[in-house]
Amino acid sequence: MNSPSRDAKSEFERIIDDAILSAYGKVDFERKMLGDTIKYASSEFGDLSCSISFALARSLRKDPRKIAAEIAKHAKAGRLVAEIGAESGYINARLDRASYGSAVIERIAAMKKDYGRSEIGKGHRVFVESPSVNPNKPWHVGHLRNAILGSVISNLLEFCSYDVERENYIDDLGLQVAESVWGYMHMGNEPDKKFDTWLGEQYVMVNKRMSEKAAVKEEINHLVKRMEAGGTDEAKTAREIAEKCVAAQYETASMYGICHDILVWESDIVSEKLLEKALSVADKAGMLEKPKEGKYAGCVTINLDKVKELAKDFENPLEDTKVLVRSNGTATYVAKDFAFHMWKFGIIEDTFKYRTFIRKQVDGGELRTTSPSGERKRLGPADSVINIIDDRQRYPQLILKAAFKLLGYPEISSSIVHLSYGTVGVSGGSLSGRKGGWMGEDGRSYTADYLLEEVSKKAAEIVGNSKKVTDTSKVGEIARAIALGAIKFDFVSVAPEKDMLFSWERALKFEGDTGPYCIYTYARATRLLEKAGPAEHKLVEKDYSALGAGEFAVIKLLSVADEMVEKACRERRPNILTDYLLELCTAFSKFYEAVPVIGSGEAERARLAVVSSTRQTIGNMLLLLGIKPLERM
RNA sequence: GGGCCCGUAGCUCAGCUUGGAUAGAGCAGCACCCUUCUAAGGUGAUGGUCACGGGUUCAAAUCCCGUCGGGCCCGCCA
Repeated sequence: MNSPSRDAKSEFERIIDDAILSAYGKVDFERKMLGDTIKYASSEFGDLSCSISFALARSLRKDPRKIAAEIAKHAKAGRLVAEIGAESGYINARLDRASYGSAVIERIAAMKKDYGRSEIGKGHRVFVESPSVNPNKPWHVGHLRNAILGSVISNLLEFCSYDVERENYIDDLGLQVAESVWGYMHMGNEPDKKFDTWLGEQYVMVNKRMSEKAAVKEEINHLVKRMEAGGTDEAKTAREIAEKCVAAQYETASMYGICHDILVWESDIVSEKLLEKALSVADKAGMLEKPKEGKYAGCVTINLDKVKELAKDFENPLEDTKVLVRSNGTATYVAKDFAFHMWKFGIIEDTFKYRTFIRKQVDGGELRTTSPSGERKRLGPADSVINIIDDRQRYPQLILKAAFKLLGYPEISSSIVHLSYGTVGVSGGSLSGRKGGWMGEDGRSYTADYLLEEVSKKAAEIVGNSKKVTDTSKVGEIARAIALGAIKFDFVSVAPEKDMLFSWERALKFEGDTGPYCIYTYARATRLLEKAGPAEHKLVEKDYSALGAGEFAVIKLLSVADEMVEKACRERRPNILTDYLLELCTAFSKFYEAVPVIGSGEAERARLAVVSSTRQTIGNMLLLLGIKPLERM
């Protein structure tokens, strides 16, 4: 079934094209341009508007207002597009409410859960990497922004028929983890709280001690080497601790309804010798330099001078040489990431062993992990990857793309997408893991756990007072869902590139442009349909001639759901979805408040169909955002 | 030295990629609307030099150049 919205736009385009022909004969203008000049108009002017007259003004040597009027005069109404007029240079059209309305509602009734879906990603495999938090601390609100973005982007991609692998990279060999492991082995403290939180607090203490005592620093540096060597006791202990920490982090993820498909551990990358394989591939391609003298003597490097055209960042950097392998033989972060991406794109064969990490996540899916022992399986290759990493890593991500260009894979280079997002700050400080900024003060921390706890508490107060929630045993569950809706919606609704300042006032807001408002709208629609009776809203009405302006405003918005989904997916801006959802909810609320539905006589059945379609669409959009629609609140 | 992101109402933010009609929401504040489908809502009024200066265009918040503010990046750290 075709989209009425797209049908209407192309019908309008055809009508205007014909009208131009009959008014002026053959006119020299770009046919493609016509479609671009057609937009949805604010309803005082009509439903659709076209600004082609301005473009034609030059070649026709006429006033655009005159042109618009002449085109409108020659235009013949179609099946969906009726009433064509002209005003101040624009050609405006009204849609035929009955035929457009029935087309939209029938489509939603037929597609149900699939309404809004798109096929643009069919046959395309994409890896989404997120949130890749170090396994030595709990998720804080900054990590949460990443995890939520990753989750919504993945949902969007799936809804657009992409084959999505949700991947979480775990760097268990870094200095950070080593510090935590050192603390675990030497500080003699017993975990007395959730393991990730406890470990994160250890880390802060160890870091302080390390900066005070050189001997500690040395021990930790030694520990890093022992961990990287693999097979050592230290390596085993480190992995055990890190796994325990990741398991704790996934308790958080699970509460937030955030799920992944695969964990990839740095220590497994090392033991599978991905780096050596990658360097050998790179060496064969002739992209590596091995200076014998000078500043980089004994290193393996690449030269960014050759990829200047890739980004302005490379034009005049302080240094155009990038080290992959240090003179002491260890690899840099960029080298590791390069190797990892060769694996993602299948340049290096997948020799990882996999086992189950979590049997069943909240979405029902299994979370697997790379592991020293387990089953072989091929995950790749990816057609493209989306790395959700904050803006500060823009430069290394560019180097990664540059490396593939140098390797001779320009198409891979352009298939690596860095979805860069702004940092989350807290007033008067940063969320530094090292210094413990995430721990907050006065008992209020910035962990994702604490955030959810606090927001749930406030939600529970409100739900507890709700006359609509009569089953008190459900209060906790409903409050939790509302809290999640509030938090997720808030994070997603800010454009990714913007920095955010976390504030409790903002986090605890349930009114206005918020997730709870959207859930509330859904609940209202649900109850209305319940009261109307079980059979009523299942009917698709044949006659929509009774639709008023309020209902039709809703229908117009309903009709563009798939276009909004596609746009949000293509541009990787999930806030397009929250904007759309708010607009839809607002239009519905206005309609809901303005006219009665039940007992409205002639109009009742058509209005119920609008309510039912809206409920379905709001529900679909909420699920895409990872928010649970509630029947009651 | 070079690069990136941000600057829109008192506050928090959409809109900018693809230029179009009087620049949109929410919050705060003001005035209203619950014996009537959930008031977490709706209505009305108020609130803007779209940081600033140029340019392109019939048309600029949107594109280009420059300036000023704020944040970030350019390591044999991770």
